[in-house]
Amino acid sequence: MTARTDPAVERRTPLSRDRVLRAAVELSDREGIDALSMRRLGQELGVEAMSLYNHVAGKEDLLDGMVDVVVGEVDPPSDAGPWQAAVRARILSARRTMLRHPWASAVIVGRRQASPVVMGYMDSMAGILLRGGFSVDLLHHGFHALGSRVLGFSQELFDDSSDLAAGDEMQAVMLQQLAAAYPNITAIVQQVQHDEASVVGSGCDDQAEFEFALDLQLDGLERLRAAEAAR
Amino acid sequence: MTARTDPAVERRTPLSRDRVLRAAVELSDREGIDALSMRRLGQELGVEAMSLYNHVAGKEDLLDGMVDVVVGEVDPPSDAGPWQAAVRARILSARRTMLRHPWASAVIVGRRQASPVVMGYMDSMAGILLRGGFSVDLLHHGFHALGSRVLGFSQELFDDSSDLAAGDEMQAVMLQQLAAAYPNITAIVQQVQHDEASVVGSGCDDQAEFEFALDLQLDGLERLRAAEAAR
DNA sequence: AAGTTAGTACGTACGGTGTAAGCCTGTCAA
DNA sequence: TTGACAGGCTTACACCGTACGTACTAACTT
Repeated sequence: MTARTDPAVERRTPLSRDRVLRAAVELSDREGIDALSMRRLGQELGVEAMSLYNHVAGKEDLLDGMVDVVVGEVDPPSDAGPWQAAVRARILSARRTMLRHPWASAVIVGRRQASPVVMGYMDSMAGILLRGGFSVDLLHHGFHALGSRVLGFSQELFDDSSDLAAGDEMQAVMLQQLAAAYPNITAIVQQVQHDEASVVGSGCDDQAEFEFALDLQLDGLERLRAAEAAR
Repeated sequence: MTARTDPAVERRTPLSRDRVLRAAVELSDREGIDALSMRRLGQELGVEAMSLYNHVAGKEDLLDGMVDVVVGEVDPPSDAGPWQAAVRARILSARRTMLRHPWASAVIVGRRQASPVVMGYMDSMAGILLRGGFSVDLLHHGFHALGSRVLGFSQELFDDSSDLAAGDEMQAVMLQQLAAAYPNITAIVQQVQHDEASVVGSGCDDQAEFEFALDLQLDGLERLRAAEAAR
């Protein structure tokens, strides 16, 4: 069974926590988080499932480690410039990371406790705000207000990427039915489709929407910070 | 095995989609979403797991139905008053609902597509904004900015409810270690603990934080709306 | 050189999951 | 009375995470 035809040559590169985590991230990127099982991951590494338990404590620990790998990919903060620019740049870097690993946001919100790596990320982000003149109190509020946005994702309630991927006629009929049930939302859909009729790809510009929401928050926080400083 | 000692009397009240969904919600409220399996739910209803499949298409459909039940519990919108008050009241009602069903937010964000009930909820919310003078475009942006907040929950990255539930001495030691690793975040924790030294319960006031973030968003949107109207 | 020990991979097994397929029975219309 | 049928039950399957015991390997000790 084992491939040790020539033990000196066909030596299997040994497992390690790092190799396990990387393989898990790579598998999830490629086939989605649902495809990630201990057996499947072992198979991916040419190893039995139980061997993985020598390097991760269990599936929970595996997921924790994967989150750390992903969060570790986010650019470190830059200390120069006003706080808004630094926060903005870092959050947008985080967003790019999350887009590379679409499963990550769901896994992150599913963790019970933030890992040291995530805590470190948060702390450095907090540092930017404090150096930018935030009171501890406002910093605290600000973190709550930003929510998961600090990690580069916003919570979308519906997946508008593939909302209406039918033919034009079909789409018109469906739209009419939709309009009867949800007149207001249909107005949005029609507007978006009209605006981007020339642009390739249906649906709205997620990147622009993310930045809009982010800037709305940052502006609001800056206003509060300035008011606090004036007092 | 079956309890049909007297078929005319011991008749089991028949299943129905509604009864299945209600039992699922009730079980999840009581023992958490992880306790919800088809077998366990059947057991709860005095029925075999496979019998449930006569009323729900599968577990996914079950979860969809449960979301509908929960969203259906949110108060309908009030048409009176300014848009901000109406939106605020509805979102806070949604939040109360989500607090009653702690599993719901995770399930909602896990759904692939919004169900008709959720769509209806969104649509009525959109209606409030449109009647409040929003352009379709700004409405669209606003929904993205609010994110999951429209459904009454914000995405918390860490669970600060039971963060530090150890003894005082232990806590002091841990805090010191924490301070070395995460100086900025520790500042927040200490401030919160100091502020609420007299108040029962550790951690911050989640309700206040939610409202802070919500109002920050609503104020920002109102500012944009007014600017748009002036143009 | 021989013996010991620690680490790591393997194999098996257990109890859980969702659900496909077929059976059995009570209810009701013709 | 008969037939259809809806809605329950039973069995079975493929998968999951992981506890446990075994066996091989490499390094260190004597």
